[in-house]
Amino acid sequence: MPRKSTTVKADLFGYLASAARAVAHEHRLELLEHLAQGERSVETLAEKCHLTVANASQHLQVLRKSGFVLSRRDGKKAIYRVSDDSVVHLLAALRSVVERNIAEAQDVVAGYFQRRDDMEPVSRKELLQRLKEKSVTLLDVRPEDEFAAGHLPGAVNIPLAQLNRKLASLPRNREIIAYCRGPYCVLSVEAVVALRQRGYKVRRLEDGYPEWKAAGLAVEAN
Amino acid sequence: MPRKSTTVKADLFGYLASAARAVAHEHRLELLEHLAQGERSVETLAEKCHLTVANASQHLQVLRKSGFVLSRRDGKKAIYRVSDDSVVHLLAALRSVVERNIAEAQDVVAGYFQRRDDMEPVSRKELLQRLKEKSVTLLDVRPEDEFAAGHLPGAVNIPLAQLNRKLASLPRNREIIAYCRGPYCVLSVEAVVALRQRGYKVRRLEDGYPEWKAAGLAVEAN
DNA sequence: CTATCATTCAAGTAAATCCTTGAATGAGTC
DNA sequence: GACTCATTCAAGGATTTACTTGAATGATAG
Repeated sequence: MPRKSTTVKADLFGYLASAARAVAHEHRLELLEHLAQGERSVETLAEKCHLTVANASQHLQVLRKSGFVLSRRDGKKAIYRVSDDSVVHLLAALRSVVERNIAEAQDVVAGYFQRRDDMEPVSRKELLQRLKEKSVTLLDVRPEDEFAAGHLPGAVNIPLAQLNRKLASLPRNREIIAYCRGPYCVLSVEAVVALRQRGYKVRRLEDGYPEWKAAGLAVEAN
Repeated sequence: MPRKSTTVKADLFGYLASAARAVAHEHRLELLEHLAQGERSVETLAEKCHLTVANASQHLQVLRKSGFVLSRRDGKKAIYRVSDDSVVHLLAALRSVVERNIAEAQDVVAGYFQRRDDMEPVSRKELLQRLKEKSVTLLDVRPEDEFAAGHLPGAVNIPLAQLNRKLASLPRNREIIAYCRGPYCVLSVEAVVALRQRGYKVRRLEDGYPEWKAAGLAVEAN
């Protein structure tokens, strides 16, 4: 939190800088990615991000003070959630700056996402169209709890870890579109690679559940 | 710049965090606001932001390493510019998070921009419409050098400091729409207040030149 | 009301960031 | 080549940030 200055502009820039500082840390970005899937307790987040509970709690408080997340109490648990879709949009804008202007990051993206998963990723728009004509099977490869908290309409959930065991429910002839937590999440990439080796026709959604939801598109939960 | 880690995701989050760190400082935000008006030398930027030249140079290098700005050499001057429209979009996304989720910032915005300038700000869309029907005079109150580097089509330039002296060129009966560097720039607010006191009919564009340009709308330079 | 569990707080150390100062570099000019 | 100007670099001290540890708080269950 910036201290108040004498001019409006300096004050507002202070808030902007403070907000930027909040996302200027790997762990907090990862916390936000997980929170963007749905609300979570401190302990769960700490586990998913491989942090100590105290450390996660402190990072979450930084995010809260800067307006990125809100918390409520549920029994003895503190449940955090992202405040707003504007948070997801900010992260997208940040990715855009990085992908357009940092050569090394372009190399990483090209080297991993494009090489491992060598194909045109599916845009939200294209997916919407394909869903409308019911010409694809939509596959959510995130863990069950994240799927339960919200997913794309009509998606089948097979967490990546269970993919080999649950192939039966996937069609051989129809195109499959896999998605996960977001553009930098590797779950769907791994799923595409694994399924292609077995002869399935699969592509990957270019971003994930949070971006779909933040774009105002319909979601389901159960 | 983050060091390379073992996983793709950690690498990419490292770049994102690094980019966020770059905008996580008041001075760098102010430098970017000025650069968004057009390219500038280090010395000019240092002056406009009230920084020492060495300090400005260091901040500019942080911005460059993170992909926000590019520089070229012109004689003995180093000229910096923003890399990309994605930079302007990121700043807009940051404002959106702050304005939606930080109560104190809302108070500052409400207390200053809405109270001093008590009216509906004009959106880009509305302005486009009004320009089309030629029903408004468009007033750019930024300094001359910024106007020269680029401005909205058909705008008249009267820098705020010269407003009292150059009233002659402004119409009494027609609505005037004033704009400046961006949504947090106070020049156009001051202009609106001053002109209204003299009986002019004035409103303010809700954002500024950089946002107009980044939205892909036509601009002029001279 | 005591025990337990989840979270937060507080203190301390290690590391990163910021600004200043003065010197070094690079590109023109005389 | 010597001189000037604009920018960058390098070193130092002050401040801020991050993570760990262990203790404190709040809420529930017995």
